[in-house]
Amino acid sequence: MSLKHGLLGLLNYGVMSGYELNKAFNASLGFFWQGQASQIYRELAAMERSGWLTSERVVQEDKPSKKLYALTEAGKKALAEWLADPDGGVAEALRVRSAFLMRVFFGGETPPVETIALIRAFRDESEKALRALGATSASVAEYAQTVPDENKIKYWRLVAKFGDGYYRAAVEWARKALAELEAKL
Amino acid sequence: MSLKHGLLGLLNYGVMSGYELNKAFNASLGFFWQGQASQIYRELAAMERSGWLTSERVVQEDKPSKKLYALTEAGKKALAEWLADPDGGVAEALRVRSAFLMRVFFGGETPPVETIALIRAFRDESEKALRALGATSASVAEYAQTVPDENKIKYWRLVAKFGDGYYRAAVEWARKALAELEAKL
DNA sequence: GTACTATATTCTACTTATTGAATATAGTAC
DNA sequence: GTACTATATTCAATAAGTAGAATATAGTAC
Repeated sequence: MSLKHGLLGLLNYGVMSGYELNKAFNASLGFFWQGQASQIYRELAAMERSGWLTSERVVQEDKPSKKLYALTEAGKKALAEWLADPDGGVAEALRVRSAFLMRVFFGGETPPVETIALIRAFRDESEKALRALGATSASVAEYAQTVPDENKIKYWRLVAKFGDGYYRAAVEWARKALAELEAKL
Repeated sequence: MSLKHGLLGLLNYGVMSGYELNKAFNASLGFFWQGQASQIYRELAAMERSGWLTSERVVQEDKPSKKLYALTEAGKKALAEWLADPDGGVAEALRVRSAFLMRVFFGGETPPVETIALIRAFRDESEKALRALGATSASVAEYAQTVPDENKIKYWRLVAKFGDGYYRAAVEWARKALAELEAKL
């Protein structure tokens, strides 16, 4: 489970509330890990019980009170151990889990137009995702100019490039698949 | 949840036991959906309770008895509805969930050699997956010659091509990432 | 004053997935 | 006869994720 480690990694940059963590998570790690806000709060509570975090209630004047979480030594150790794991979820990273591909697999059981419509929707979504990622990369590049911590940003860019390659492969696949299926209509 | 629909789709080709379904599932749908044998048995029991399947105990002479599952009318209807769903998990299909990418994201927190080792392992796994998929495609091509149900096989090939594109993108990304990181050592 | 948005957190119910052990029969290899 | 593999199914414990409601404060728009 990596939601906890993502949260540890973000808290390593500084103290944050659950609400802030949720936003930071979606903005940075959201491309390759998604979590409901409720799950993030739940994990934070569990990690505090495990002694990885401490929390401090902060009363605000113009907004509701918030709970700031901070890493403990045990939390830093847990993060360091996860970072040092030589396996690092490599095998799992190649696994695809896609109801969409399962649907395409059974395409022979439906009229071709239905599968074509589905792949068109997939192509459109892939193109949208590619454009959205371009916007994210642009904001990273902008951020890189103001806070030139090249050591961190280098890896952020690598992850964004993975997304770029993945979405491009998806778009290309969908276009070829459609060309093939539409030709036989 | 698509484990059930994958099982429905396979049972639509003919009656099978949980054991046979498990093997058939891994051999065909295994690329884009993975399930433990125990979960497959559990789903089958749940689907029988839902009235989608019936089961019949078959005593075998040289092997333990098995339970053959068959689609009911309600099961066929459930499969047809899933196949006809115009959404078909398209948005979900673009979602990436990867602890590996999260680890790369935080690469700046560790010595570069560790992240390099991790990406090398990823590259090796991706190349292995690409070769394994080539073997699968070859067996599909072979199968296509003996049972030329071109209508079904067309879609199987499409799914395999998606895997091919995905793994190629992964290998290419890893190679470029390594070239970049290794140059700065 | 009504609706809406943003901030901030908690909780419940449910579903889905992982892990591994337990149980049982029969054939093959050494 | 011992170990191993293949066939075949079941169960229990746990972990993780989904979905959405509930609660509360404060600012903005109309």
